[in-house]
Amino acid sequence: MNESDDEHPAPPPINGRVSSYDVAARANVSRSAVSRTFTLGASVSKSTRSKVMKAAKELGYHPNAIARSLSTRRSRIVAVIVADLENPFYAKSIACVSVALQNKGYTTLLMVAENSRAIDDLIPRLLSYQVDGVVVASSTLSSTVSEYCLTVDLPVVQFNRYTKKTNVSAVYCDNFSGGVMVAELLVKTGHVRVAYVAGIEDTSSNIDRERGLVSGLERHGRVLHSRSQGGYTYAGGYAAANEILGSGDRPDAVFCANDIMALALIDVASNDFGLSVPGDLSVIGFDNIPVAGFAKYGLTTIDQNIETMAAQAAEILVSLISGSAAMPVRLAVPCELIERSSVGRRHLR
Amino acid sequence: MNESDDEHPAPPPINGRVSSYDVAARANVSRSAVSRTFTLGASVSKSTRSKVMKAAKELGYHPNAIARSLSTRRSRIVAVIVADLENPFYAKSIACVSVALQNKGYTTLLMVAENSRAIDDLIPRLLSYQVDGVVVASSTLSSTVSEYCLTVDLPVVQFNRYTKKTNVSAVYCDNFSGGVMVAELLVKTGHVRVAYVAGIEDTSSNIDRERGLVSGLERHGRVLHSRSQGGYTYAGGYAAANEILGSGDRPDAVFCANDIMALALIDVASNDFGLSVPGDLSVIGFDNIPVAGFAKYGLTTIDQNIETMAAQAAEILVSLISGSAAMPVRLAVPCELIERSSVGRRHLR
DNA sequence: CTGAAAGCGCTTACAG
DNA sequence: CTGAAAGCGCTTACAG
Repeated sequence: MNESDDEHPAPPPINGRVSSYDVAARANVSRSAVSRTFTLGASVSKSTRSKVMKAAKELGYHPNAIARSLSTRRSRIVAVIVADLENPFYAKSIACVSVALQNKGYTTLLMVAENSRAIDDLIPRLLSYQVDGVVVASSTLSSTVSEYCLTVDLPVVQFNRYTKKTNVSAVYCDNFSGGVMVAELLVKTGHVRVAYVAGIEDTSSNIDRERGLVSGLERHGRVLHSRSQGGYTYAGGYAAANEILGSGDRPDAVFCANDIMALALIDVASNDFGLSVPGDLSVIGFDNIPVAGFAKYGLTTIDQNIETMAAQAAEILVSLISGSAAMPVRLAVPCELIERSSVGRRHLR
Repeated sequence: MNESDDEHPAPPPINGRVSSYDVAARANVSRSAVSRTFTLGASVSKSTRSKVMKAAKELGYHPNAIARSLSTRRSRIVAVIVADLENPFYAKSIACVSVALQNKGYTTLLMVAENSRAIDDLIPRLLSYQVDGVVVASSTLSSTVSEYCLTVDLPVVQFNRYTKKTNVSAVYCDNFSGGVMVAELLVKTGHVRVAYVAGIEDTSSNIDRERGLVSGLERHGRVLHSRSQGGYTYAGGYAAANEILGSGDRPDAVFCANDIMALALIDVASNDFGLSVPGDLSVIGFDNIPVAGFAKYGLTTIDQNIETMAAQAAEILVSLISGSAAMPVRLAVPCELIERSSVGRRHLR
C-alpha cells in the first residue's frame, strides 16, 4: 500500500482548493446541479446526484460554507459567550451546548469574555461573523449582551440566567425550587440556625436560590439566621466562611449558592475552626460539580441537570433562528437534591 | 431622552443589513474607499477615512467578515478541537488559547469531539468553514487530526501532545523534567517504594512523565516499585488505587500522571484503606488543577503553566498561518513543582 | 490617494 | 429535473 494507489484516480487541484466549478466540469453538469446535490431536499435526479458525488469524491470536494453563508445569508454559526470557563459548571455547560448545536447542524464560535471590557471587543466581532444566534452563559454578562442582541434583532438565549425586564429567551435551573428543597432538608434534619452564602448578588440564580431558601424556611416558621457573600468563587467563599464562622452566634447549617464556595466553607470550617462537618456544621452546595462527589467532601448539593439545560438552550435558539418560535420562551429546568454526607441531624432543643 | 434623539440622524436600513455600498453612498465615496478604511494599513486619505467613519457610525455598519473571508481566502477563524472539556486542565487551556487567539485577531471555532466517531463528523465541517488553522487539544485525537491537516496542508499545532513520527508543531509541558522532579523529591524525602499510576498509555504526556520518573529514580539507583493505569479519569484512578493499595507489598509513595487520579487515590487510601496521607503514603499529581490546592487535599503536584503554553500555541499557529514559520516547531514548556502536604518524609531503614 | 471592475464560491428564482 | 445568470458583500490589482 503506497501513496499512489487507486484511492485517488485523479489528484486534486494543486492548491487543494476545489470549487463547485471543478466538480461540475468533471461531472459534466452545471454548478447548479452540484449545489443541489449538496443541499438537503433540493431536487436532483438520482443519476445527476451520483455523477456529482463521484466527481466530488475524486476531487476531494467540500462545499465552502463561507460562500454558502454569504449567498444564503445564514451562517449556521452561533456564538457562545462565556466568562468563566474555569468553573466546572460552565465548562460542562459549554461542552453540552456545543455538542447539542453540532447535532443540529450549527457550529460554535467560542467567545471568552474575561472581563466586561472584553465584551465590547467581542460584540462587533460576533456581528461581523454574521452569527445566526448567540447563547450567553455568564451570570454577569447576560443582560448587556442580550440587550444588544435585541437591538440588532439577533436571536439570543440566556443560559443559567434570566432577566426580568427584557423579553429574552432563557433556560435556567429552577433555582427557587432548589432553594426550597434545601430548606426542607435542613428543617427535616433539625437545623435551626441556617445561614446563606450568596453568589453574585444581582444575578437571578443567586436571588432565586436565596428566595427559595427563605421561603422554604418560612413555611416552617423559620427565618434565615445570617447571610454572607462569596461571589461564586473559592476565594470569596473562603472569606465568607471566615466571616460567618468567626461570629459569636454560629449557624448550625449553611447553604452556599454554589459548590465551589461550599467546598471553601468546609475547608475553613475543619482547618481553621476545628469544626467537624457535618458534626458541628452542615453544609449544602449547588451545582453538583464532580469534586462535590469526591470522598473527602461528600458534599450534599443540588444537581442542575446540565445536559437537559444545554439541549433545551440549543433547541430554543434554533427555533428562534428558524422563526418557528414567535415568542421568547423562558424555561426553568427542574433540579434534584443529591444527598451525601455533609448534612447531619440535629436534636431539637 | 427618547428613541428618536439625534444619536441616529439617519435610521439604519430596515432589515439591519447595511453593506459597504450603503456606507459608500452616504459618504459619497466608492466601495473601495470604505473597504480601505476598514483594512489595516491600506492607503486612504484622512478626509476620506473620516467621512467613511462618520457614515459607518451613523448607519451602524460592521464589515461582513464572511464576505471578506470569501474574498481574501483567509477566514481568520481557527478551529480548536477538544475531547474532554470537563477536565479542568483542558477547560482552562481552551479558555487561554481562545483568548490568546482573540488577541491576535483570530476567532475560535469550538469543536467538542466526545468520541473518536465524532471526529469524522467534525473534519468535513472544519474544512468547509475554511478555518485558517487548527489547534487540537486532546491526547487521544491529536494524531488523527493532525495527520489529516498535514494532508490538506492546513496549519496545525498540537496542544499538550506531540507525535514522534509526523512532523507537526506542538507545544506541550516538559513532562520528562516534571517526572524527574517528582523522582528527586521522592528520593530526597526518603521514599523507597515508588509506584506510578499511568494516564492513557500511548500518549506522549503519559510516556514522558513515566520516563522522567524512572530516569530520575535510576540516577539514585532506584527502580519503580510498581505501576498501574487509570486513563486520566477519576474512576480510572479509583480502580488503579484499589489495585495498588490492595496488593501485599504496598508502595510508600505514588506518582499519578494527573491530579484527578491523584485525588481519587487519596480518597481510596484514606476512606477504603484507612491510610493516612502523607503519614502512610505520599502522593503526587500533575497539572495543579484548582482542587489540588484545596485544604482537604493539599496535593503536591506539578504546575503546567497553561497560560504560557496557550500563548505559545497561538503564537506558533499564527506564524504558521502567515507563512513566517517554515519549519514546524516543537516547544516543551517548563513546569514547576508545587509542594503542599501530600508528601511526607520517610526514615531510611 | 481613488474608483471601476472582476472575482472569491456558492445559491436561487427563472425559464425551459 | 436542469442550466444560465444574477447576486450575496467584500477585496484588490489596475489604471488614473
